This record gives sequence, C-alpha cells and structure tokens, in this order.
Amino acid sequence: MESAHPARSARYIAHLDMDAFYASVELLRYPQLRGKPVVVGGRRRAARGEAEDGGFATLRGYSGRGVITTSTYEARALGVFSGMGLMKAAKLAPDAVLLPADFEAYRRYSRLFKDAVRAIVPQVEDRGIDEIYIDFSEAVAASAAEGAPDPWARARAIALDIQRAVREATGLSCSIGITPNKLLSKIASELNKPGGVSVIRPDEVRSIVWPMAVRKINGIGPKANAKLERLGLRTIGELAQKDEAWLVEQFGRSYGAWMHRAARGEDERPVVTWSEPKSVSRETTFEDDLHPVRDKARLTQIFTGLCERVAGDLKRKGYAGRTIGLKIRFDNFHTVTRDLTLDAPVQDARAIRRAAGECLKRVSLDRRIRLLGVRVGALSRPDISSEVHAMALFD
DNA sequence: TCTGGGGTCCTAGGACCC
DNA sequence: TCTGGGGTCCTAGGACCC
Repeated sequence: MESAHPARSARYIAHLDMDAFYASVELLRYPQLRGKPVVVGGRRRAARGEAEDGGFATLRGYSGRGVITTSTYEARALGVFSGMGLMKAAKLAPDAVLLPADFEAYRRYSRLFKDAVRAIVPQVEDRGIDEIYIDFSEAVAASAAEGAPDPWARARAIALDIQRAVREATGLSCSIGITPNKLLSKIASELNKPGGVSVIRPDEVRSIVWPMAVRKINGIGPKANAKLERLGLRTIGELAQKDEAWLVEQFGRSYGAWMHRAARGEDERPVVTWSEPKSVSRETTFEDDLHPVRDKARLTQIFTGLCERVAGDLKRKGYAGRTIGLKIRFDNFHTVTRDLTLDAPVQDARAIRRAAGECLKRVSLDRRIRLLGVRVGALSRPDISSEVHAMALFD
C-alpha cells in the first residue's frame, strides 16, 4: 500500500527549559544567596529585596496577596513551588528569602539566551520567557559527515554546545530534552533537571514515558487529570491502551482523539519560528477587594489606567484591534468577561476605554471586585490594513 | 492557604445570510 | 405557513500553559 503522505524524514526536536529561571537571574545579582532557599514573587511593595542593612526579607510573617513565581531548588526541597500562595509558603519555609520580581531583567536574560541558541540553531520557537523548542533536524543532518554515526548522539552533542553557549551568554544553566517531537521533548527536558540533556528515542517511549503520570503530558491539566483519575487511569501507558472511541466518548471528539495520540507519543506539530499575536491584555488584582460603589473613583482610575497600558502595548508592537474585552473577578473568585467588536480596529486609549465602558454596563456589580482586566483582540497591523483598504479602493 | 498576569485554543449557542 | 442546511461572525466561559 502506498502512503497518502510522502515519507517524512526523521525529526530531531529539542525542548530547552531554563533552570529556575527568575530565581537564577536573581542569584546572579545576589550571589551571597546561592545555596539558600529563595523565592521570587509577591507584590512589588510587599517583597522588598535587599534591605538597607544588607539583609533580605524572608517569608516569615508575610501577609497579603500574591503567589510564588519561581523558587530555587533549595526552596523546592522545603515544599515551596511556583503558583503557591505566599501565605502558605511562609508557613512551610519561613526563613526562605523573598525577592520581588524584576521582569525587565528576566526579559533581558531571555533575549540573551535565545540569541545564543539561534546563533547555533536558528529554528527556534518561543514558548514564553524561559523556554523554547528547537528543531535540530537540519543540524543533525548537516553533522552526518563529521559527527558520530548515531544521529541521536549528534543531537546530544548539539545540545551540549547550546548549553555551553547559554552559560557563556548569561551565566545560567538550562535543561534540554531531545526526542522526535515537541510533546515528548517537553517531557524529556524535565528528566534531568537542572542542567541535564535527556534523549528519548522512539523505541524508548514505552519504557520511559508510559510509567509516568498522565499529568506529565503538556495539555492534561488539573481538570482532565481528575477525570482520568476517576476513570481509573493514572499512567500514560494506561491511557495509551484505551481505545480512541472510548476516549472520544469521555472527552469529546477533538480532545479525546488528541489524548489518544499524545499518550502514544505521537505529535506532528512543527516548530513555528514566528506567529502573529492574537490579543494583548492587562489586568490587575487589587491589594484589597474594592466596592463597586464606595470605591468607584479608585476603580475608574484603575480601569482607565489599564486601557492606557494596553494602548501603549499595542502602539509599541504596532497593532490595533477590533474586539475590546473586559474581565472582572469578584471577591468569591467568580469571573466574568464581556466583549464588544467594533466596526474598525482601534489603538488609542480613549477608544478602548469607551468600548470597555460599554462592556462594563453589561455586568451587574453586586459584589466586591478583586480583579479588573482589559483585553484587545482581533488584532491587525494598522499600517498594513490601511494599505489594503487603499488598494481595495482602486479595485 | 484563598488562588498573579500574560497568553492560546476550544466549545457552544444565537444572529444573520444565502 | 412551515421548512431546510451550511457558513461565518459574535459572545461567554473554561481549560490549559508559562
């Protein structure tokens, strides 16, 4: 039988994950904290960083909102992980140092490490500030003449080169997983953290991946995990042995079919080196919940400020958007969104504010408010779209 | 212990048009 | 008066990821 698709040549896909990224950047600045439990997070004012006496704020007695963004491996050993509320973390590790997040610094180091990788292998897909996928396929093929006979060994050599380049450019360490696809590489990069290079060959999926918990699959979150548990499925191998029709019955056509492929380690998604942004947003959680009537002036001021920040982001990136969205989270964590699509894309703060104000009218404000957010979607590049309009006029 | 901020993608219903 | 089916857009919510 002839395949419907031309034979696809073997792919060598890497996932690179910076080790405890934010915390590690902070340790470059404060080397005296190396080896100690350190967490990054909290609100700007609450987390003070280095005090005047040269000492550091600790989690002890922390009060207020906020979660941990990153913790060092020493802090993780105390049970303190990212996403955890700072109040809870303070109970587990009162002596851990608490540093405020400095996103400008993290973005700077992010650019540095990505540039260092691209100088070696240019096929890089951005996955946020501290991780990327890299398509090694061409590089592995190119090294066939001078490298080891085993392509996986050559891929490993490229990964070691990249680790060295990242360390030279930033002083930071990273972990790399190499497999035939993104899904497996994401799993592989976790296997030898920090600082490891891990390879999973196709014939090793059963022995290495199948014993792992289903939650290790990127795309199976807390909800799906809980449901799988209720269905008696704990490991990826158990999931892989269920038939597709049954999974589709349980999880819907799209998600069920995806799960079936994922559990078998199948993933054909390409490494995408650039994609258009879909939306731009700003949101803020208040120090204390605000009352829609009593705190109206303050809310209005924050609301307008968010619109101005979104407008600034749009302008800087060169986009305008047609769909303006509002997000409100109440004190009971119930969250509502409203959006409004305009006839033409807008970019300026006043137009965004006006549309978001219309959205606000459609929400009944009968509780205190915890979070306010503004989003602009259906983006286009104003310069390009006006050119398109101008050309349409001549049609 | 009440749970940040920036995103993407999916679903589902209703409007509207052909 | 009752009946279609398909396609696209809009809106709201939710799962998930870093």
